[in-house]
Amino acid sequence: MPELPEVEVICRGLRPELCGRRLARVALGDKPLRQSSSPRELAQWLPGRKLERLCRRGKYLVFRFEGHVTLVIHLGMTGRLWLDHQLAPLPHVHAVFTWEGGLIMAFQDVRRFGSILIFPPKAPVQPLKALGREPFSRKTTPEWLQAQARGRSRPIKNLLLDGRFLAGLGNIYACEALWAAGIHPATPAGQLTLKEWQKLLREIRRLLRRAICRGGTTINDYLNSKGETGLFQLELAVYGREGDPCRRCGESIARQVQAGRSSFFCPRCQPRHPTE
DNA sequence: CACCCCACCTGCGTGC
DNA sequence: TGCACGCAGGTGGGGT
Repeated sequence: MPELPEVEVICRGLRPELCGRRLARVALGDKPLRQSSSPRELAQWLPGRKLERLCRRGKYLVFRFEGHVTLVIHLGMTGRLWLDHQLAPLPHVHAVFTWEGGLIMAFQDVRRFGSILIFPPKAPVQPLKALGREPFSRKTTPEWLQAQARGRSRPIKNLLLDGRFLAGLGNIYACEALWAAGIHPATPAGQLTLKEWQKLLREIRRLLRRAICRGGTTINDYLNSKGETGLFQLELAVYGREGDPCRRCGESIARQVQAGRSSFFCPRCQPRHPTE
């Protein structure tokens, strides 16, 4: 669910409330998350520390505390982070962070695919080390992307979903970006021309910026840190629109499964074997 | 190494 | 109404 824009919106909502504030305590629920530090580790490193910086990396939220302690939270498919001054009796709350002044951050996650990980000073922040480049980084250029894809036979859609290559894109925005760039999702990544990479990177950035402005995409579960939905679902061109008319040419949107995930595309606007 | 599949979970919509 | 099935925004371990 939460891809780069949704995580960015949550990050921007949390930052002004939490930066400079001290964390009082953390409580974990009984049911395990897919990946989580133990209650003991969290209790050892977090209580009493002031949050110095909060940022997003890919789909991860990175909380930097004083003393070089790092808390990493991933929301998986259905994770949410709420801020409130009291703990509402919500189902599926698996962690509660209480900050000084009584501010409460609840981690709610129906499917429990999320993760909460603590990294002591000097410990390598494992999940971030494996991440690829940020779409908005100046180091991410069409030339770099093409060089990374050189010789690769895997479909461009699958490569876009690979966080070790480009961080933050998920199924929705990968489909939308390929539609915007007019590239068939099954095109072997190594076959994209430099022109196509230029177009694709431009569209990825435009799409992500716009989605962030709209507060993200809410299909079923996504809510920001205040409990509000996003609006970008109203502007989706292909995702979830199988059989509906293409917003550009009217052709019926197609769906095809790639690497176990649905790809939505317009067969006319995104022809096979683009140029080449 | 490159790539794919599947498990990890719960809930919801659809069709019988 | 009830049930069985397919599907869902992510990740990473293991197999080919």
